[in-house]
Amino acid sequence: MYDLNAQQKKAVECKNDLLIVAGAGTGKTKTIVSKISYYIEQGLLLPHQVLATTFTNKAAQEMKHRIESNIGPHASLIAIGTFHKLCLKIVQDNEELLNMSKVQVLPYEDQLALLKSIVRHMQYKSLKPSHLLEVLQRAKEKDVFDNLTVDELNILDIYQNRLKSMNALDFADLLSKTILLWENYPSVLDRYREQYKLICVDEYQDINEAQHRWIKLLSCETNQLCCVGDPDQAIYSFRGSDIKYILQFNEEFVGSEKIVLEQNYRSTDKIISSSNSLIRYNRKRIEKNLLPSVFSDRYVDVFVGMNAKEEYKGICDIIAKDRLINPQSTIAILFRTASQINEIEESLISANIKYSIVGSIQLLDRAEVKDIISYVKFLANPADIISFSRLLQAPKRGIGEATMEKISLADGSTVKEKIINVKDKISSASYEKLLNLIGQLELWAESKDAFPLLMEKVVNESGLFESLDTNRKENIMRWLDSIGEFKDKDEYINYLLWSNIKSDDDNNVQLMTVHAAKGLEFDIVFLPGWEEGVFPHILARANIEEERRLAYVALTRAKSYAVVSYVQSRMQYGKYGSVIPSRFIKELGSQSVQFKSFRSKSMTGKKVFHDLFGYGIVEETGMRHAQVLFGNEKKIVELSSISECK
DNA sequence: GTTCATTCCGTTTTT
DNA sequence: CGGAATGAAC
Repeated sequence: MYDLNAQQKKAVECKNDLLIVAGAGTGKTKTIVSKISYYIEQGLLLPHQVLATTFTNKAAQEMKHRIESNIGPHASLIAIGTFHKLCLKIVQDNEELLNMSKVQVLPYEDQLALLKSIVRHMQYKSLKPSHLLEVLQRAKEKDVFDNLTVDELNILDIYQNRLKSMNALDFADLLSKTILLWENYPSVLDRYREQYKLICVDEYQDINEAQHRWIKLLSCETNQLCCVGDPDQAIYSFRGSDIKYILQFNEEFVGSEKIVLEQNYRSTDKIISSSNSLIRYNRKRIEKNLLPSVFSDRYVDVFVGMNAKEEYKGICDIIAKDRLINPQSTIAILFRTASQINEIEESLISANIKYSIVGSIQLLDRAEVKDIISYVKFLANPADIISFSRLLQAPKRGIGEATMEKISLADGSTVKEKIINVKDKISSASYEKLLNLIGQLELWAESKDAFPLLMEKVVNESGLFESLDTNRKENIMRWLDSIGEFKDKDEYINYLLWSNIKSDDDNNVQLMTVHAAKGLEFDIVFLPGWEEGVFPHILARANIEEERRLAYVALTRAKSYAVVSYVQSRMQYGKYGSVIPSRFIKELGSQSVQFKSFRSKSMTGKKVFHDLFGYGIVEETGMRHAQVLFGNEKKIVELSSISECK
């Protein structure tokens, strides 16, 4: 039966509500996939009676593929997706009841742009939009507005109204609208309850209040719930996720069972042993131990470098060496923060190592690409004033913020209507320019050209291309190349919304944040920047246990080799500052870890400093330790405990 | 109203 | 250091 171990098999066959506590690499996805496939193959359920939520769209895709390879093409009838995507479908199917039409989702950048324009106009200048957005989103997710200030409530009100006039929902609305629908229309809820006989929830440790309510509403006597998660991998509390839901599962769902998967099939014993050692430092946790199935002589390496340049070069050297021996191995470099990712690019380029950046960064985040995308969005939706205000500035047309603000405050649903209604309040020259532009946009919107060809025209005829420098022109060309496969603008917009950028080549070194690496695995994983303040991050002081879980997630991504590194001096804000190694390094234990230095030269004869013993001269250097003469006293100390002096 | 130069200021994670 | 806000000059 799908080649499962005893515990996994028990989970697959279980007919009650079930919580699977699945440690990293214990075959969590395999178990869900097997369970769904088993129910369908046994004729116990039809594909459309199964609903499965995943954490990312990528995970949904993967799950779909794997079920398909078990049961064949009718797997496509299973409802698999993120909460947000499933909710969007439900909202769209019930638009009349919710008093909406042609609903669209407002992506993050547009939410921010909208807030910015509200804040500026309302003279709440002291409030920072990005911070404000976070506060509002969190309040909406938790459905608790008590601790918002009067100003914030005021802004939220305007924000919601503006969303409504655009027929748009933000991410939090998707869930709350669905909950609203189910709570107000029990007959609708009953329909969903009857349809979905098996409900699977992946990454249950990272659900929030709204998602919890959603699950509670949908689950009932006549259907079966199967939740999978690992409390040690909860890393999204900043988004309102709460570990308490997984901890209380069995009390909450009466008659439910629990199965714990501890047998790890992913990583070597050395990686498992240091991961176990690390996570044991958390106090709030269910005792659980990963058991290795792969044994190896290769230790987890902890490297120290003098500075970031040496660290990144050291990483590149190791990669280059490995590429000669194992050209097929998958390699990732995982960072605590997204901004660290760009720092290593230079080293990778000069070492001639191909890489891909995974996440929302890259081409789509470049300003000029966002500009051209705002044209696409506006062509698809003439009421999209946010896209309009962006494309109005690309290229510059001599119409600025003041005019734009008047337009956005005017009556009318489409931008054209607004412009016509604001005619008297703006200069006649601006008015004429605006109408011309709208006219041109309408022509493009009605054009019968294929989408890529149309966009090429837009790029040229709008004057956008001409206004850019060479570098930016290249990015636009790359973007045009990338849209070749799309039939029309709607298909492309849909793609933008739901697909994480596919890494173009699995053989490239993958660069991403630890958060983005959740659920993935690689043969070799590099973890740079393990320093106090960076990882654990200085702003996460109050939540060290979550940072430690994050470190645990990072380490357990590695199959055969993990390299942790830190530096003695790191540049921040244009200045070098000295650095303390991350507490997580010593928490890896010493049993499965080797301490090394990126410095190729031996330290013999060098003057060094030790925290306890002070200054000394190195007499001999080993792999992990050095013999140092402190005054008259010879001591053996760990390489990581000494630093070289100039 | 727009553009360019100068000053200021902050450290995170994302469907 | 680098992005965002501010202010001065067309």
